Amino acid sequence: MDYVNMESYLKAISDHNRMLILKYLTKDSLCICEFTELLDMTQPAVSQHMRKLKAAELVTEEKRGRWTIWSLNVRHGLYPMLIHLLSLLPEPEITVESLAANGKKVVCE
Amino acid sequence: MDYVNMESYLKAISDHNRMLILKYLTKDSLCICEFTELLDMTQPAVSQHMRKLKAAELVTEEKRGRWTIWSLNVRHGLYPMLIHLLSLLPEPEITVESLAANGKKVVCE
DNA sequence: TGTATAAATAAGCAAACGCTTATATAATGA
DNA sequence: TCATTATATAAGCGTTTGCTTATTTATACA
Repeated sequence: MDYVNMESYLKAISDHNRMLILKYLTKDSLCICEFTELLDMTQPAVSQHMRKLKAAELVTEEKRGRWTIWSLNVRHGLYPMLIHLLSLLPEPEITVESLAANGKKVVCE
Repeated sequence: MDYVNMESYLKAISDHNRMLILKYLTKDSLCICEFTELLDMTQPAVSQHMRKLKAAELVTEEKRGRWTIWSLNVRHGLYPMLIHLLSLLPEPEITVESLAANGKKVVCE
């Protein structure tokens, strides 16, 4: 890992909304439309954050019908450190469970 | 540590020049004029980087005559993680020892 | 004193960032 | 086939970033 790679990696996680996204992903794989609810953000804004996280190889995507399911990339060399960093952050107020309660949780069969 | 604090902390280290500065500081306390040699950078550029690192409480400064000696803030809660991150980065090509060899090492008595 | 040196600060600038709105693409299902 | 839904992409905009040059402040020393 050289200085430029490390800079790219750290810049990718140096945003409070992307940290929230990563925090959610430690518990669940989620799609863009769920993040728009969880973060109260527009769809393009979430989409652009995911593109940055993907470019840094922090997340992986899997197409399922019309949804794209995003997951943490557990194979990343700095994954353990990321998990530790995220463990220092509080649980978000809006939970994935509350999504389910409102019928907003996406279930791909 | 909330999301905004973590964002500020990560943004402070998300720069390859500041990572280099921090890497040097893991071995030695140094002053601005030494960093200008080590990083081949102008004095104001280094000074502005130190201001950012200080704002994030990553470094401490001590005035000694006309020099300001900068050190890592070992009391920072994320200091152990920082050390780990820096350990993943290669040793810089220009060393503090080479400064001394060229008579550029500052010695405050 | 006056001069040299170390560092901080200010203003300016190009590039990157995080968002917006508008639009395009692709899959679903009536 | 056509409308709906999920996502991606594009263009634009205000803010931030990392540098530059110029200047100021402060200390050391002949």
